[in-house]
Amino acid sequence: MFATPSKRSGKAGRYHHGELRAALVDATIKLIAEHGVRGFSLAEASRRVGVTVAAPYRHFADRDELLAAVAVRALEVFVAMVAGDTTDTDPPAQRLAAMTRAYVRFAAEQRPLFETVFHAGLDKSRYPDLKRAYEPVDALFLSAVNEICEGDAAAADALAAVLEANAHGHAALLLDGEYGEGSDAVRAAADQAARASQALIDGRNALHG
Amino acid sequence: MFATPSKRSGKAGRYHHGELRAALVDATIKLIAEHGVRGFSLAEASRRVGVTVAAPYRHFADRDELLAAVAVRALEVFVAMVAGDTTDTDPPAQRLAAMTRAYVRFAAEQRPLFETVFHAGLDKSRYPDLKRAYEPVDALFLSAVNEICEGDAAAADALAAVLEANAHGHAALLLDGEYGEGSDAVRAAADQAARASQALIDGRNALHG
DNA sequence: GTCTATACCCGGATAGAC
DNA sequence: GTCTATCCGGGTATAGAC
Repeated sequence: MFATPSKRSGKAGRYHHGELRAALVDATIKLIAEHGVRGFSLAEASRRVGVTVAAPYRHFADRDELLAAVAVRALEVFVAMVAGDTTDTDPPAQRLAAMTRAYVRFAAEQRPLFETVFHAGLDKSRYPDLKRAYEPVDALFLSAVNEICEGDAAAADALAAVLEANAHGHAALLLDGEYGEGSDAVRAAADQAARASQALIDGRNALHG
Repeated sequence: MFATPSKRSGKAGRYHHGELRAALVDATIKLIAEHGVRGFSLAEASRRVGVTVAAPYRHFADRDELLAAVAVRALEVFVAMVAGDTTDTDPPAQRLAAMTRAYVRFAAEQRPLFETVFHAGLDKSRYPDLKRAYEPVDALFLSAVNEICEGDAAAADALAAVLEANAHGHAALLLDGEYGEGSDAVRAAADQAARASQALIDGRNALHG
């Protein structure tokens, strides 16, 4: 249509060769940040990177496979954030509160990543990498909880599960706007979630059914 | 294309006149049940009902307005379910456990409705009906919690908020497959959420920040 | 490993007839 | 209040050239 259509046409056409896979993952993250998971399309990601819509199919079987790759990277960031805020010397309850806070903050500060993991509707049985990438989260909670429920593995499992559900619930409702918008809302939700984690620890005797 | 294309062509073409709005809401719910919120389209809903794609625009300004109508109906069912499982004579902690259970069961048994409310990405400022339709949920939790935190309104607000987040977290993780699939998973998630609500009540002293 | 080109299907939305 | 017809845009995916 146009004369000499450069392969670098478009503002973001800085991609050259050899890293298309990674470049697509990056572009997808930005795309989801702007238009949400629903608004993502393989076609637009291709345009952003500066390749044609056919190129991605050398690296991903289909659209969902790219989304799954994004979700795996998202979980790496998630795990780093949940793990990073704590030091092993802190008492376990304090570490769990910090992890809960980090969980909620991740949802707010990395909303596109959070949504890709939890709202993209990816078939987990099709992407076992996804399940594996989530396991460290369980492990982190369990490790701290085990110091509280010494010896009682069943009690530890139960407590860890409700602590994760507590963090997740606060994160989800925060993104849904239940706590308002802005950084005040994030702080409020994170604080409340952290306090709730302490309440769950204190009241953990009620978890035995 | 075909001779005498009846206005009732198609398997589901039982719609006649005068209730297109309601018929579209019904069809949308079924559609979301089959293809998820993401897979919904106004066009297919129209086909199901047996009208052309133009007809809905007499009743809804656009696609999102139909989704919002579905969400409002969903919240009515939600409220009925959360309220319905309790009797006022039960002690408040028991009612809160039942409400929590109902919250989780609603997510599982009415998954399309739950997803429409929480995952459709509707702009709540554009649909004030949505916010209003959710208020009874808060009111139900608060009413039971007030019997526990007699007099202390701030404590009641905090406890109600974490109880709702607890229920929501379990519901969301259940739909995400964290508790497995099937009715066993639903029961497990609901039981765990109910026990966690008791733990939160027992440990509520930690909620004061 | 990427491009060109294309086939194919779908959705949202509107104008104008009835 | 619904239909017919249509415009317009967009996405997925593939074949074949380079």
